[in-house]
Amino acid sequence: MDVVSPELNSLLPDEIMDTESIAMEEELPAEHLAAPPQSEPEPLQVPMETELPEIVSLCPATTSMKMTSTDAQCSTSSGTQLLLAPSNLISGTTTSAKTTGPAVTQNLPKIPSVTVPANHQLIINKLSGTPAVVSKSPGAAVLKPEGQKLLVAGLSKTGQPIMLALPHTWNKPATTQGTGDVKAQPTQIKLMTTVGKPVIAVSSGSQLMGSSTTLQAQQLKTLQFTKKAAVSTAGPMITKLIITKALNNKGLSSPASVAPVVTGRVVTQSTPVTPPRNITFGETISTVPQNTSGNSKVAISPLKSPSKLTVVSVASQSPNSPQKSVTLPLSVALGQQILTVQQSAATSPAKAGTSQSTAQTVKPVQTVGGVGTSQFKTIIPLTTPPNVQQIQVPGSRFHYVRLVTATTGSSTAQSSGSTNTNPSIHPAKPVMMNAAVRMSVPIVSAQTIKQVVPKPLTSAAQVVTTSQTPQRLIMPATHLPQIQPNLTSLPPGTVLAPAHGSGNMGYAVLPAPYVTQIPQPAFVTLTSSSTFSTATPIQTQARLSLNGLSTSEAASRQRKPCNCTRSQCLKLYCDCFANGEFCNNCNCVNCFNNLDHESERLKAIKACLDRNPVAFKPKIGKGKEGESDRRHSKGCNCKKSGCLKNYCECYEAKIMCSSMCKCMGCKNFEESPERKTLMHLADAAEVRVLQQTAAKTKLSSQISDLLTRTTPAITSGGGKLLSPAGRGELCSLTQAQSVHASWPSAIAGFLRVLNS
DNA sequence: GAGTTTGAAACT
DNA sequence: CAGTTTCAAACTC
Repeated sequence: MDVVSPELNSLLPDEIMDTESIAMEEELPAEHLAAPPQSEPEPLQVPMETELPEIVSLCPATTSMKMTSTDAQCSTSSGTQLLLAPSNLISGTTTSAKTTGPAVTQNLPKIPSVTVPANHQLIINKLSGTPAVVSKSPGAAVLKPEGQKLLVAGLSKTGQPIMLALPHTWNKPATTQGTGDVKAQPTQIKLMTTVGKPVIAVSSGSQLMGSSTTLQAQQLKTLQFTKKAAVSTAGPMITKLIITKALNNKGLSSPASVAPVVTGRVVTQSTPVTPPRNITFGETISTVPQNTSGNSKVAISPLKSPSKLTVVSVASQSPNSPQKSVTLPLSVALGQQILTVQQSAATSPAKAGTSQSTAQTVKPVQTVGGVGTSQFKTIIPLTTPPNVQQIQVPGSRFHYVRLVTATTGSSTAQSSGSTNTNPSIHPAKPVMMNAAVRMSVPIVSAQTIKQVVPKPLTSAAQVVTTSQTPQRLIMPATHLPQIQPNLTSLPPGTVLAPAHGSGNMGYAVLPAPYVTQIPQPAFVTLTSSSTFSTATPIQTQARLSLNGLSTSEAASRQRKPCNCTRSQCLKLYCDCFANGEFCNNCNCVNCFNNLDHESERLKAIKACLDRNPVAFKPKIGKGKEGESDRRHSKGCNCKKSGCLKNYCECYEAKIMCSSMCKCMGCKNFEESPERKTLMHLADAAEVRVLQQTAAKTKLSSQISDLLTRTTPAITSGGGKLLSPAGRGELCSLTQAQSVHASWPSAIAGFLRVLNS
């Protein structure tokens, strides 16, 4: 199954401008860039408050890029394409590009108007360590409205096109092309170079302000160059490109992190030779490393946008073949669906340094916010291993990884030899990439990918091997046919690996843990290569924690260890197994739920599926309109607990029992006084916990501060120099913790009273 | 921490 | 499908 249907692919522009030229511009002195190459009136920087939609074309007018007159997009040889469909909700986008005039480049003659609100700024950040977002080689970033979408296409040296698609709701200003107004509307694009990676940040509104502030604080260099491009149908367009270079990389992780959730899917594919790219759309900052030669397209649909998801096929294409993007209906309640498909060559070095910005190192997480809305399989790129894709299966909260064999189409992007000191952007060469993505299926939910400490793989089938960190899929491809038919029922994290020599046809089913067990470097690459900060604070926090901790640690902390003794952790009794995860840091005995017992595990999975085809599907389905509609798929069968204890799966899931349940003496219904009381107690306990946590944090900081100030004394005094106040807080904390610990028993006592 | 209770999963 | 057994988590002491 293809991620993007041919029809959808046809929608994508055939050509994408190469952004390398932009990169060159970055390095140029700011004043250098500031001067518009041409005598045309210098475009004004678009005020943030302006709502004029603008089309930004980074494609140099002089470039020889092939461009179809009808196709607004510029294609690059092997670029990454980023499609962004910003919504008003994307506060994080600071797209500054604004065109006050008919800002359509030659390449975008038919672009009617750009609906990008003036207050949105597109920020492209480049980390110094990594290839510039805009490479020196001729390249171009193009913001163009496609239909009602604004597409920003950029190519790095490696030829990764970047496209941004704006939501239909963004109406281009009347002043845009077609009007032929003498006054051209300048479009501004901020390219920020940070120490780490190239980043494209799209934020909107106030967040833009915040990001700007951050940048200023960081002593960003701002390079502005105005490019004048003749619009076939409209008057001259002036595009103003601002490239800012941050002296430090803090900007990336800066406050911008407040950015709103970006909904969309990201499909990235890197060519074998190209280094993994990092794409992050975060609430605060989105980064898209464009240096990678592979093609990557990212589609982000704004929350407020008409629930549309833009899916871009990564498939390589013949030079003339147009790249295609499709906008699909997407429910984005919470927002964010990210479809990421990345294919990187084994030789492509995983890029470290992703940790520079925590936001960027977020593990690729796919969250299908929508409840009951159409959902799609999420494909998460495995950075290092070529042809490895993680797939979110519909109805399954598990992650699947599929290895895809990329077609042999030449994808190497070539940087044009032309050197540009001129702000003008050079056209990128046509990209030839073969699409490796085949699956686009609605999914119920997505889960974050956990990384587990890799275990040595002994299986004969080694699917993926990367130069830096070999990744191996353990399952024999031959086992796949048995399970694959029921893909949706596969256990979480099942990995689909192509059989040797079978190209894309073979699949191996592996548990999610296999994915997570990919060596750390690979994980880093993965996260860095394509990360979207899906905007929810929780997710952001999760990412941060991941950054702070080893992935294995983070994963292990997310789940309670099992204590299985007799099931070998190969039955659904085991929560780890039931969740499609490998046991990690568990207390189980004789555990077979690991890579050392692949065959047994597979058999067990198959047996479970034989008994229950949906055994690995989440029991708690998502309701139509939020949690209130969540219900247990099977219902509980409680008899003695009154469905008010965690024995009850409904209660445990914090949902009410439904008609599906066959419970006796159920008290877990809306009007149940017992339930209400219990909920109140639980809420109170939760609040208490939060307060205590906050207090603990505060105390810790105080202690730390105190230690810092009293280091000498502490060294000699054995750390007993806490001030009375400090000791008092510690005492209070201890007491609070004690109280907290007593809550469960208190609630239990209350329940006993109720029951009596 | 040991023992009990509970209900889902597995089995017949 | 119903009844029974197994199992591990939840719970109690």
